[in-house]
Formats: sequence, structure tokens, C-alpha cells
Amino acid sequence: MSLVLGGKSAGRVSPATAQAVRDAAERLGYRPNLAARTLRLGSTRTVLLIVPTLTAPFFGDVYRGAARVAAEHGFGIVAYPWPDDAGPADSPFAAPHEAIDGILASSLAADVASEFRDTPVVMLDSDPEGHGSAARPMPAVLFDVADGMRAVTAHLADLGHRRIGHVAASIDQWTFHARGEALATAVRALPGGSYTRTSGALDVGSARDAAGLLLDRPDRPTALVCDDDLIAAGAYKAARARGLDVPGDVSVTGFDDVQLATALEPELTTVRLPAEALGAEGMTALLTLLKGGDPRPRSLPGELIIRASTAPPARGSG
Amino acid sequence: MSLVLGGKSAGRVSPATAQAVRDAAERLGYRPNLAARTLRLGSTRTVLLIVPTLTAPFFGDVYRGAARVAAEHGFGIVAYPWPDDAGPADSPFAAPHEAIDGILASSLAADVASEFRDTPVVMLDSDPEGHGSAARPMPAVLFDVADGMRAVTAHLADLGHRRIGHVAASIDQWTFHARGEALATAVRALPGGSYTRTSGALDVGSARDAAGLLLDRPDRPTALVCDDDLIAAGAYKAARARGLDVPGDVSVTGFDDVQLATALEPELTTVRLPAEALGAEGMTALLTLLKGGDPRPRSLPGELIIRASTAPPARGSG
DNA sequence: CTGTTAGCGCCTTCAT
DNA sequence: ATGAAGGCGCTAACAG
Repeated sequence: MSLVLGGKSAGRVSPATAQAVRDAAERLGYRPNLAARTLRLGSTRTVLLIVPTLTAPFFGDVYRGAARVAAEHGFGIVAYPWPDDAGPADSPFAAPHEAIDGILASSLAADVASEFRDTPVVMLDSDPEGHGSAARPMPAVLFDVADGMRAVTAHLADLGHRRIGHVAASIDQWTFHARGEALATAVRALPGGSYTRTSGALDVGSARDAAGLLLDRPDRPTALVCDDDLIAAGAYKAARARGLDVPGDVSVTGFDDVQLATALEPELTTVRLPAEALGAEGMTALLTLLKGGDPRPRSLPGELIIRASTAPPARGSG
Repeated sequence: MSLVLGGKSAGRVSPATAQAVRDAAERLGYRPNLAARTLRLGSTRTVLLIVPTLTAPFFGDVYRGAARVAAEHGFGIVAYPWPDDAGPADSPFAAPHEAIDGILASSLAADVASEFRDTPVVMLDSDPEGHGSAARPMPAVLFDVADGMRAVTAHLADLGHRRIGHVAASIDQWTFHARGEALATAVRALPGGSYTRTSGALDVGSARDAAGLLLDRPDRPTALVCDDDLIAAGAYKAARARGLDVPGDVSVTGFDDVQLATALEPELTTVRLPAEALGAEGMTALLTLLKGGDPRPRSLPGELIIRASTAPPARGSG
């Protein structure tokens, strides 16, 4: 009968019959029942993309990239926004667990990964090292944030900066840990380089206060490297509140290149991350994993976008 | 046997047996199979939340609100980011259609709603009137954007503004049409009020150019009302490029109160929309719809947040 | 080459 | 108060 619709008709049913069946199906508005198929096959051909609400600007691009390669393989993707303030405690996985074949977990806190022990998972922009009791590295696709931070440092060094302040995000995510380490290393490797650091929550007010601490030091940094673009907006405010010009008196850099970067005045020098590629590579890795393969780790380079928030340090302060 | 797990054991199985079964289930790591249950019941207890990628700032809050009331009724929610630039043409509904019980469609373009003729749907912040061939109003929960625009107008009028320019988003969404109409009406109702308007795409550059057109007019408006916060950022840029101070020379207002509003300098006067409530009310309406009821339309008021981007017009220009 | 059948795991009905 | 059985719609294996 309707095994035509499965696409298995090749060499089974006569083309004419096949067409007739298809026509009838179309006419009656027939739709294959997903639940029955899932029950029979034992797989849903659906993967769950977990994103943190807070870091959402990317989300659309990551989804698009993942959805594209998923579609090419007959998979669908649904998104789940992980509550920002939630540890692994309140796992909302009542339903999904049985309803999906795999998980793409983007930018999660270090220890939530342990939630999905029994479902294939690829970490995106997240700590590949397993945390908690049974530490075991997991497949991952990362942004090469270290390379991005080195590019930022090199750019500032070229301009003549040596005293560099880091306004960090006090968020327990791999990406921020990696950003901080890479920056500290790069600045300290600079001849005469000095690295100072404060941190705050991921909102404008906290970032302003954190940046202010750095700007009030006697040996005030000539450049503020911020963990992301929103923090950079806070740094702008701190500078302005002290009558300091950006970039005349302090250079400021961001990270991520979200829309905010060009909304600010002056426009922000920042690092653009290939979010869509992250989603696509992640889905590719998950597909490999589901086929029993062992996806090799990938790291996607960012791109330094130089705008108007960086300039040579004022004379006498460098 | 395991009908204990269905919670139907009350008055059927002895408590001791029930407990024994539950223990065994726990020990063996038993999980009910979702696909089988779905097949049997014919419902998935899952609803799809469709959000536009572009207007995503809200998304997290809408989801949270919807998920909360969904969970209270044993429903789960998955998110689907609708491609911004897509009309109804490339419907990606191959899979979801059969896998869900209902749809919450947020901030969609006017004509995409016709896609889901055969699935219960509640429109969020979207045109409740059916478009296309078979126009039929659909259940909806809206933001009372008209009220918000009236509040903006009243605030500006109180400050002494009469010549008000509207920097509109040229996006075919109910919310923007409604914002525009409400503003035009409110301004024209003002004694001596004059309303002028330009529009552009939803990005900073386009908004800057659009706002610039207004600022270059001989009878330059003393206040620029923007369709959303991002557009307001563009208006700031246009003003600054012309040596005009905000709010000294031009007042600027936004809409939505996203994070950007406080990242800008000066901080933006805007209208805060209750996104979480939108999600919650929407889910409640959908639940009613699924039970065969007829949810009554709701409209959720916003709140004018007065910050530093509005001030009385400069003397001689009002 | 084509049609028939068993059974995926669950819930509901009916028989004990 | 408990156990047995049918069937949801699909696909893969098998019989014709």
C-alpha cells in the first residue's frame, strides 16, 4: 500500500501506482504520524539545542547553522533556553529526554553537562572537560577565544598600549574563563606589559562599577579589554562619568560583535565570532556521534573588527 | 503491573504493592516511553513557541512565562526561531506539525499565520485578524502598544514638545503598524501637534539614516519617537553626527526597554513591555483553546520608563 | 516484484 | 482488586 510514501518504492511499485498513491495522499491531506514512526524506529530524528537565555544574541545564528545541516540529514531542531540562574539542580528534562536523539549544549555553565549522561551531547562554546564526579571529556566545538584575545592584545600593543585592564564577567562559563586566561597570558608576554583585572555580573551597571575600579587606580590602564560587548558599554559609562574620552583617554574593546557594538558611540572594536558556523559544525559533530563515530574537536577562529573605540594612548600616560 | 506509574493506582492496587513497583522502576532506571504514550493518546502535551530571530531580546522572558504555566498543566514547550526574512513560502513545518498540540506564535509577520490552519494557535503580539484568502480572527494576546505610545506622547507633550518625528521600522508586523497608528493619532490630537515620519530597516545604520532625514528638515522635530530601542540608538547617532545634543536639542524615545536602553548614553526613555506575562497569558489562552474553549482577547499594558533622553525642547525651537 | 503481518510501548476496556 | 488483551500508525521482515 502506502509504502510508496516511504520513498522505498524504487523498484517495488510501478511508477504509475506510486503516483496515484501520492495523489490520493495529497488529496486526502494525509500526513505520516510522527509518534508511530518514532515508536517503531526508536529514534526521533530531533535534536535539542540548549542555549543560555542571557547570551541570547547569538542564539539565532547558532540555530540557523545547526538547522541547516540538520535538515540536510532529515533532522529537526528544537531550542531550549536554559534558565541562566539555574545550576544542574532543577533539570527541566521531564519530557525532552525521551523525545530527542541528541543534544547541542551551547555556552553552558561548567557543571550542568553532567545532566545528560545518557544522551549523546556535543558541547558548543563550553567546557569540553567533564566536571563533577566522573570527569570525562565530551565532544565539543569551540570558538578560538584565545586567538581572539591575542588579536586584541596585539592590536592594542601596536597602538602603544602596555597597561591593560581586564573587565571580566564573573560568570562560570568556559568561554569567559578562556578569555581571561588568554588575555592575561598575552599581556604578560608583552615587553613592559601590565595586566590588572576586575569583574562583575553581565549587566551594564555591574560592568560600569567594575570598570570604574580600574579607572580609579593611580596607575590607570590606558586600555580596557572587556569580556563582552555589553560589559564594554558599561566601561564607556565609567569612562564618561570620570570625564575620560573613549578612545582619547582610554581605549575600550569588546567581544562577540553583537548589534550593540555598532549602536554604541564610538563604535566598538571587538571580536566577531562565527556563530552560524558553530551551530553547523556542532550539528555535524553530533551526527558523527550518533553514527557511532568520534568527532574530532574543532575550534573556530574569530575575527578582530577594528572600529572607533581604540586609539594610541594619550601622551604621558603610556 | 505497571499501571501504578500512571498514578491510577488509587483504589486499585494496594499501597504496598504500588510502592514496591515504584522502587523497582526506580532501581531499573525505568522511563515511560514518550512515543508510545503519544501514539496511544494522540496528543503530545507539547506546544511550539515561534519567535522571530530578530526581535529576540524578549524571547527568553516570553518563553519563561509560557513554560511556567505550561509546566503547571503537564505541558512542555519547545522554541522555534522563525527566520526573519521568510514569508510563508518556505514553511519548515515538516516535522513539528504532527509533533505538537498547539502553537504560540509571537510577533509574526501579518500573513504567516495562515500556515497553521489545522493546528490550534494563539497569536502573541501579532495581528489577530486573519489575512489571506480566508480571513478569520484568531485568538491573541497583545501588548497594549497604543497605550504605550499615548504615554510617550503625553510625556513629551508635558515637556512642551509639539513637533514630533516618528522613526518607524519598515517591518510588516502588527506591533509596528499599531505603534505607528497610535502615535500619529495621539500627536495629531495634540493642540498644535505636528507628526512627521520616516522609516527604515531594523538595524542601527538604517535607523541613523532614517532619523537623519527628519533632523535635516527645516522644521526639524524637537522629539524623535522611535519604534524600538535599537532604532533609538540610530537616532542618537544621527543627532550626534549633526552636532545635536540628546536631550538638549532633540529628545529621543525608544520602545521595548531591552538591555540596550541602559547601555546607551544618555540612558533611554522607553516603554517596558511585560514579556513574561505575554508568554504566560498566551499559554493560558492556548490551554483554554485546547480544551475547546474560546479564550477572550487580552491586551497587556506597558510601562513608560522615563530616563535621561527626554527633556524640554530648547527655547526658540519649540 | 507486490501484498500481508508482526510488533514497537503504552493506555483503556473488559474479564476475572 | 487485579490481570489480560486490543489497538494507536508505522516500518521491516516475510510470504506469495
